[in-house]
Amino acid sequence: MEEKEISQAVVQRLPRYFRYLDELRNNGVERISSQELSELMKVTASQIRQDLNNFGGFGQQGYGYNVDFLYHEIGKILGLDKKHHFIIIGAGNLGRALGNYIKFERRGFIFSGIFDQDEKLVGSFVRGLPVRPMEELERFVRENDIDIAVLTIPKAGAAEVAERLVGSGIKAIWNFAHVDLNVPDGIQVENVHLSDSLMRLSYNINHYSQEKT
Amino acid sequence: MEEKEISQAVVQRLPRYFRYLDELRNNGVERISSQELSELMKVTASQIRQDLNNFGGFGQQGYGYNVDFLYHEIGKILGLDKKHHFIIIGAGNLGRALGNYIKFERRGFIFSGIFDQDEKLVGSFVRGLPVRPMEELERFVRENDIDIAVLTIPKAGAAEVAERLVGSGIKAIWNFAHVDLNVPDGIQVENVHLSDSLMRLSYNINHYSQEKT
DNA sequence: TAGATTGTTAATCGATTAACAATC
DNA sequence: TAGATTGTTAATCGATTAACAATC
Repeated sequence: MEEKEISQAVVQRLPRYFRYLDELRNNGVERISSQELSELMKVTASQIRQDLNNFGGFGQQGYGYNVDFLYHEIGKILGLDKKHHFIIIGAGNLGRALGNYIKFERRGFIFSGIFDQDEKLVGSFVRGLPVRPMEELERFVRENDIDIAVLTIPKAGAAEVAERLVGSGIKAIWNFAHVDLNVPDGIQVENVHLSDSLMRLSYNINHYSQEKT
Repeated sequence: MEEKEISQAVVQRLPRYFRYLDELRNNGVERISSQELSELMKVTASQIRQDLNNFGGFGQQGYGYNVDFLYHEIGKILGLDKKHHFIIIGAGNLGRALGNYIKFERRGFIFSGIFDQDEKLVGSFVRGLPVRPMEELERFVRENDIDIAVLTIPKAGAAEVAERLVGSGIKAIWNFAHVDLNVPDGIQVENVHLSDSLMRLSYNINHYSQEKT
């Protein structure tokens, strides 16, 4: 499918370029050089040019890059020109918060369903959608062309649910459970381990903070 | 303050070691070799030994590592033996979800306050704590020895709030706003850009998913 | 055209892996 | 002691930065 393997270090940075270009564009900036963008983003101009040239020559010598054009190109590279349907497994606080997050829709991510094993939650609504019982999971995924499952359940149940999702043909899992999932090749997993993130913050506080006098 | 600069690549991995050691320990495993751990975590044994030796010799030749001892040592390195008080700025869905997240307490992160600029939210409660108006921010941070501010507000207000936090002597910001913050050296920032994460997932779906036949 | 800035090759830097002597 | 496995040095690999020819 792909001509060249792009390193995940580059993929990691793409959304950040997208974010800055969106901002520039909203501010009516028409063109930008790698030098100017590098100052804004605090990275090297070299890195910007290298990163972009993984996907093609989007700039023009002597001119720089057209902001709007580059914005749309990166959007396409990220697959944001396509719609992605997602469901949320786990209607707890975090699951409901993500379901209510309307900004995802603007990037083509469509909130299509939410599930929970707790009978007391089943039937309640999150942004207009009913919380469904876990028994309906496989069928729902198949019949509604779901691409992404958002896992906001305790780690104990995560492995089993992941397996069921893979069995129903899900393409990707956005994993908020505090455990690493084991899925077959070709199924994409993106982890958001919040407590790992908080621990890193703790490390940096304890090792790099200026002591107050 | 520090003897040696530890690369952020290593810091990034520390919480994951901590997570696996916790698991092993809960399963009653007493000792483990870098080889065994490497198979479990799917990294090289070399990397594990290199990473750990940044902080000292925790193992013993011919034996391996004592799980419980290593767990506690990494905990100390991460600063989890100390208490950290945090406040949440932004009592929307995400802010409230994080406030209700009791697991953080187990690692020494104490939910100490929550703020919002919306008058309608002020006075409502999140896990027993009242939502406070933004005017009280600086004073509260100073008087309650707050280390960490969790930013769950729209990007428009983020820069201003960050500045106020820095002015009140906050040590660290856990940033969920979709914008990069500009803070002085010595103030730690850990970003959780959820939409960036979702876009990476989208990229990988579109570039690496097995096509279904 | 001359000046600016890209696209791309080459050089450097840092992180990962391999290897092995030290040692429990 | 012999076997196992660490701690650590050396080799490799990949990512970042610098440099510059191509070209708008």
